Amino acid sequence: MDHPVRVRFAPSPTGPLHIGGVRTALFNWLYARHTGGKFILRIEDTDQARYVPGSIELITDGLRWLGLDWDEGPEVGGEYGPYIQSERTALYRQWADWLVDQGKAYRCYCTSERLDNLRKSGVQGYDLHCRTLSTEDRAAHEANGDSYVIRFKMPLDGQTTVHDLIRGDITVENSTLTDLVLLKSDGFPTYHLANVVDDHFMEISHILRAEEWIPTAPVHRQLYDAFGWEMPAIAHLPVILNPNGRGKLSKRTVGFTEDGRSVPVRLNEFREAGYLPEAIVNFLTNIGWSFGEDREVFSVAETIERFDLSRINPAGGKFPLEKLDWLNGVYVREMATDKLVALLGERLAAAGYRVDQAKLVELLPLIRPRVQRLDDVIEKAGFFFVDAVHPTLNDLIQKQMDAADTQRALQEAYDLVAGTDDFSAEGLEVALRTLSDELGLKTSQFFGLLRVALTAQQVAPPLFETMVILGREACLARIQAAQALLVDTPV
RNA sequence: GCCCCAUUCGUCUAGUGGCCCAGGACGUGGCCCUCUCAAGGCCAAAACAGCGGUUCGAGUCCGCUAUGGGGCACCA
Repeated sequence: MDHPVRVRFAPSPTGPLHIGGVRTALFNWLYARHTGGKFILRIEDTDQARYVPGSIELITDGLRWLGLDWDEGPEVGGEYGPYIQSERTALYRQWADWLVDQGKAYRCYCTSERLDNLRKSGVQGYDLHCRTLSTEDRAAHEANGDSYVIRFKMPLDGQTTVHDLIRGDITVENSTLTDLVLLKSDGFPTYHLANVVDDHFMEISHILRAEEWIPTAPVHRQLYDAFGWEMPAIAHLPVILNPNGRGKLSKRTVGFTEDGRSVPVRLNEFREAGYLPEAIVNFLTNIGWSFGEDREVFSVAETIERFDLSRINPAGGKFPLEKLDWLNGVYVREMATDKLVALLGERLAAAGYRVDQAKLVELLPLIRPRVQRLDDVIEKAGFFFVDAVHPTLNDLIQKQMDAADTQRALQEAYDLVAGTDDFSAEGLEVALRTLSDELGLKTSQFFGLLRVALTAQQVAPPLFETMVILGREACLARIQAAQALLVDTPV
């Protein structure tokens, strides 16, 4: 039992990685890195019907983006390859045939129509029809060239127990197990066969997979026993549930929170929404596992040092999206300036803004605590990178003010901004506060109308710093534009 | 329907029989700061699903019930 640790993540190439799969990959990776073992990526593409071209690239790109590197697998190779199941079909066939030769499996000639009818009549599993075929009937089918599948002979009585590293023993009555298909009529293996054969020949030491696989664990135990192979240690990770409490998130295309907000499910959706890989990793680590010491925020290095199976919580949980938002904000606040500038610059550029890098560096302190997801930069700083803004009259005119008051205040502000010698945040603040008093306005009114004039937003970063970064000319132009708006619009 | 897994604040979790009239975090509410919004600081409300056992003692062990989830394919 003291094999070197070799764990694997074995997704099917049916599209982009979903967040549940990412969490499974992450835990496997953490376990490998913690133990100094190997993390293997294996592609389980045995269902030709569900194969989506390009999926493998999507999966590898996603893992790399998160920083989950694999020691063996597609693109990196390894001694146990190939790591794509469709390239290993001869192996599966060989071992399926071996089981038939040993009398532990059999050819089943049942048509899909017969199987459908069986299911419709309420039969669970397979009715063992071909298990008990006479030698003559079998020969007849062969002579006829009938297509067949290979089914496993499940024990009819007794019990099967599998030890789960985080749940303890799981025991089922063998009578509830069925003669599952190992090799399909198209010559491809089913998940069960391919998985067991590969885990054995790739010398996988620990299987860490999602909870939804628990029912197949006893089935796989039987398969290992039939082959006479040692079964890897196994642990089933809790599933991540949809926040609205209906079903697991992993399988859904869209999840929803209680207030109806849609929850991203695929990894690329998180990426597009402006979540950082570091935040996603930290976040996912906190679902079903906890760092301890009452800590919620920790680095990957710290996690690797501490990660172990004994701290895994067996209960499934809902996806706490709000916590991800918060955590992403934490990482945004801690990120190195040049890196953050690059990321935010990309977002702005993608949204069509002409980004001035130097200006972005300058204004970063203003928006950093206000950005949670990278996309927020557009709302917080977009107005810095346009030639003109377009406030509405309604936003411009503050509470308890009319157009004439507003016009006068703007004119005074214009004169001040145009004439002041001290165009610094401190200087502007002192001068504008004084002016606000002289005009008999509350600062919330005066600063509010200036904010709208300069940014076309009611909510924006601090006013005076904003003015400095905007520059005197831009400020004057925008104040003038606001004045023009007041004149041009009939009251 | 059958089988399996789980069950601590709204949510993610700590808790491995006495340190728990249950700790942290997100979220929520209040206060402070304040030119708006954040960030930050302080404070507050908020949970051991229920019932039986075992034990001197149970959130922690056992059973039943309830609830949630998963699985019952020539899909993984």
